[in-house]
Amino acid sequence: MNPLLPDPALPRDLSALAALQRELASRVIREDRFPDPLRLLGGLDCAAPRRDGKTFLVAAAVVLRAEDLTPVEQVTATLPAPFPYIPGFLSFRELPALLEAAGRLRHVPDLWLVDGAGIAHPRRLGLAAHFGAALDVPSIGVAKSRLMGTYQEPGWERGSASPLWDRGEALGWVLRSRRGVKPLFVSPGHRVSLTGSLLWTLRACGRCRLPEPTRLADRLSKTPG
DNA sequence: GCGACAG
DNA sequence: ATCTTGTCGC
Repeated sequence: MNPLLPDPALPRDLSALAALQRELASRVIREDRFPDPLRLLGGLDCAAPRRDGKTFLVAAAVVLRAEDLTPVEQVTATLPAPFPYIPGFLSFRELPALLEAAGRLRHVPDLWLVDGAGIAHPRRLGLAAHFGAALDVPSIGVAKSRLMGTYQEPGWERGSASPLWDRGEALGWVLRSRRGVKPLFVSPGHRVSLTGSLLWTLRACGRCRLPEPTRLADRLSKTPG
């Protein structure tokens, strides 16, 4: 492709999408509003394999028993990637595939853990928050790296966490899910509080760095069939 | 203008 | 995210 010309596959107007993000973000509920006790946990993630020079998005949705983190169901959905990754606009690229996968599940999770940011986003609407707001379901964003925000390095022990700040607002946590590993960037999505996002993410962590819902979805997205 | 930047 | 060999640790 001619590098001097704009990519026709790119969104027409990013400022319009940004405005939509602000609008949806204003509807995001930052309080715990989900069943207690929690029965089922959902996990979502996407892989982006290239076939014949074209990029596809393989979304994976999994369901686990909250009680013991036992796998209950898992499905996938593959769609053509609409446009390249653009920092701050990831949800417009991956949400369609994630919604398709989530819709194929027979079980309905009480709380979703999504690989990506929650409200710890420039316009407070990361992938997890967008997903939750779109379906009005409880969600938490569990990212493997930082999108934005400042923080102090958390302690070395499992469970050690530091607030993630932006413009004088605590939007999430930098969590050491396992002793000595690279920390996770956790933030509330929809219908989950700041403390709730931290507690439930840590509770969903088994023996690995990533919480089980996200870890299983990640593995499935990279190994469909 | 320059650097940063989920997946 | 993907590309990609060997390598360190439980």
